[in-house]
Amino acid sequence: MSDSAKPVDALTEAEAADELALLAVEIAEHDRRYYAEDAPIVSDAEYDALRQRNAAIEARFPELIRENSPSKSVGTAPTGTFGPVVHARPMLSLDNVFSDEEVTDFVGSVRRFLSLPADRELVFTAEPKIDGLSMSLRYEKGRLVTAATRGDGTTGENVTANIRTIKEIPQTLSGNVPDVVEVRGEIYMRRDDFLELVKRMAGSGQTFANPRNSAAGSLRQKNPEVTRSRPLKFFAYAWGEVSEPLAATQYDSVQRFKDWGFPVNELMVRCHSLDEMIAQYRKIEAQRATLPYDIDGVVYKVDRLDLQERLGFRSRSPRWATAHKFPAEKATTVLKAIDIQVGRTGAMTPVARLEPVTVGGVVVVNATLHNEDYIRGIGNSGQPIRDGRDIRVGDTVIVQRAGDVIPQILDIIPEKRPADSTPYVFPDRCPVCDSHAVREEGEAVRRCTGGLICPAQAMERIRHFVSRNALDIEGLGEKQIEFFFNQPDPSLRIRSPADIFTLAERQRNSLTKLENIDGFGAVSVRKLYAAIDARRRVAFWRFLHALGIRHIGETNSKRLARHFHSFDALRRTAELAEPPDGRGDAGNPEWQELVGVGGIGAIVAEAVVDFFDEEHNRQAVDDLLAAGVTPLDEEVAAAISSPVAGKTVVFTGSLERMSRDEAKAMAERLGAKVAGSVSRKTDLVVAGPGAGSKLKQATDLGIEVIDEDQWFVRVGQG
DNA sequence: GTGCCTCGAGTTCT
DNA sequence: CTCGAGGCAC
Repeated sequence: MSDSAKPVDALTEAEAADELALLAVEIAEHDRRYYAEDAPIVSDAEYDALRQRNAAIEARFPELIRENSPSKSVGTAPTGTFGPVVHARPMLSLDNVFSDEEVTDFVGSVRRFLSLPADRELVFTAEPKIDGLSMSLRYEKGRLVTAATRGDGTTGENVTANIRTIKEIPQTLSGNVPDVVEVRGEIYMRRDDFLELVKRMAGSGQTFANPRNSAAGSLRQKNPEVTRSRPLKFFAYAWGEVSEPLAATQYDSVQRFKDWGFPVNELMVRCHSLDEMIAQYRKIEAQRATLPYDIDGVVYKVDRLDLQERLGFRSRSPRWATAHKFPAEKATTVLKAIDIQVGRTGAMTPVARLEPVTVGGVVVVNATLHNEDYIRGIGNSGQPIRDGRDIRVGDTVIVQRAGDVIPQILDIIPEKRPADSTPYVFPDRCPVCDSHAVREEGEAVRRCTGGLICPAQAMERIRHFVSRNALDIEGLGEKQIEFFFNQPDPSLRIRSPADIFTLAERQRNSLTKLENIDGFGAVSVRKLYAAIDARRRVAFWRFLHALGIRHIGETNSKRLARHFHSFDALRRTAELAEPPDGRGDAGNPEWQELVGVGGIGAIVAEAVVDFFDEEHNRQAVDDLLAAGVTPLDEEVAAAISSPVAGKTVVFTGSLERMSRDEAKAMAERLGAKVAGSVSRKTDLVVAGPGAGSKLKQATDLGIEVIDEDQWFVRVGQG
C-alpha cells in the first residue's frame, strides 16, 4: 500500500489508475482472508478506509472504474461488523406514560380519534414490557432468512448468524404460515441465567452490568459460537411485513405465533375497560420482583387490528399503543460542583458533577441541570419542581435516569443541606471567553455573545460541521478538533470549517508533518485525508445542515434542499428576500417563496435570511466553496452513493408498483445503467411475474435476480 | 387562539 | 431522552 497518500484531488489520471489497481488487489486479499480464512489482518476501520479511498478516487475518475472494482461487490462487504438491513416496515418505538392520568388521556385520545362514544366497548391488550432488545425475524416460505436489530427504526443490523444459535427461535415454521412474515419481539436474558453467566465469566476481564446489557453484548458477538454459549431468550409480540393478515385482533395474532412455536408472554391479557387496564398494571407491578426477567412497564395495545389501522402512526410511534412505565430507579448522592458548558449556539448549560453513584446498574458522575431557572427551582412547562427549592453545591440530591438513560436531578434533601451553603449564582459572563452572557426575553437559556471569538463556540461549530448528520467526516472527534484548533503552526491549524479542506494542501508545503506528531501515524493521516476528500462532494442538505443556521436542522435542511435543488438557488433567494415590514405588506416574492416551502414559517425563514445577511457568514461559505466543497443536488448525490451506482440493471416481467418508464428513470436517477437485454455485463436483474427468457438467461449466467419489492428495499425505499 | 405534532438543541454512558 | 418552541390545522 502506498504510504504517502495524496489527496484525491491532487492525483493525476495515471496515478489514480495505478492506485485503483493496487486497491483492487489489496481489498480482494482482505476479503479472502476475512471470508475464506476468518483471519483478517487489518481492523474493520482500516478496511473501511481502503474502500472509502477507492470510492473517492472512482468518484473523481469514473472512466477508470475497473471491471474487478471492489465497489462492485458492496453487498458482500462487512460494513462495520454487521451489514445493514432496511426494515420492510419501520420498527417504531412506543409512546411512554408514567401515571394513571396519562393512561386515561391515552384511552381518551384513542376514542376521540375513532369517534367512539364512552359507552361503546374498546378492548386493549396489556402485557409486560420486557427489558431487552427488539428484534425483527423475517421468514419467507416458513424459513428464517433475516434477523435484524431495531437500529434507528428504518435500518437495523443484520444479526442472522447469531440469532440462529438461539434455541427458542424456530429456524422453520410449520403449519399454516404466510409466505412472508416478519415476527417481532424481544431478545432478553433471564436474571438467574445472567447471574450464572457473571459467575462463569468471572476473571475473564469482561464486565456484565445487567441482563439487558449482557444480552446486547452477546448479540453483537462476531463469532456466533460465543453467542451460542450465552443464555438468550425471546418473546414474540408484534410483526412487520406480512403477506396476508394474521388474524382480526392483536391477541389472536400473538396466539398464532405461539402455534408456530414461538415463546409468547403468558401474562398478556385482554382488558375491557380503563379500570381493568390499570388493575392489570398494578398486578404486574406487584409481580415484578418475582418474575424471572426484567420488565420496565406494561404495554397497552388496541386489540382490533382494523381499529389499529384506522388509528395509524405518528412520526415515531403508533397511535394505538403506549407503554405505561414503572417509576424509574432513584439514588441519592452529593453534588460536588456545577460547571458550565458552552454549546455551538453559545447556550450555557449547567452540568452537575456528582459523587459517583450507581443508578439502574450504571455509575453516574454527571447530570444536566438544564438551565438557570431549573437550578433556582422555578418550575417550567407547568411542572412544579421541588416546591421552589433551589440546588446548591454541597446538597444531597436525588438522581434518576430519565427513560432509563439520561441522568437528571429530581430534587434535593433539604435536611442534609450544609449550614454554610449559598445559592448558586449563574455566571453572566462566558466561562471560556469572558464575553457577556445574555438571556433573550422569554427564553430559558443564557447565551455567550462571543460568537466565533469564543473558542468553545468555534470548536463546537466544527464538531457540528463534521458530525454524522452533517458532513459526516470520520477521524475528527472532540480530541482531534481540540488538537487542531490549538495548533500554533498555521499549516496544522483548523479554526473554521474551510480549514478542514485546506489542511492537506497546507501540509504538503510544510515541514511540520502531521504524521510525525504523537498519536498520528502515516496510516491514520492518510485515512483522515481520505475521509475529508470523500466529502468534497456532498449532498446539498448535509452542507446546509452543517452550516449551523438557527432552526435549520436535518429536516428543515432537507425541506429546503428539496425545494431549491441547488445551494446557489437557495442563497440567491435568501439574499434577495425581504421579510414583511409589519405594516401590512407580505414581503417580496423571494420571501414568499421561502415561507411557501412546507414546514418553513416566518421565524425559520428569517433565520435563513439573517444568516446570509451577515458578512462573516457569507465569507465562511465562500471559503468552503473555494476550498473545493461542492454541495450537490439531492439526486446527483443519491446517484453517487446509491447501492446501484454504476451497475447495469435489466427489468423483466411485469412490474406492479411502477411503470417500466418509471423504473428506468428511477434506476438512472440512482446512477445505474438500464439495459434491454441480459448479457455478461449485466449486474442485476429485477424480475416481476411472468418473466421468461431473460430470467433464465440471468440464472444461467449466475447474475443476481431480485423481485420488485427487493428492488425498493435495495435502493432504500422499501 | 388553542392544541396537536414535529423539530432542533441540549444532554449521558457504553 | 427531554425540553422548548415553531408550524399549521382547527
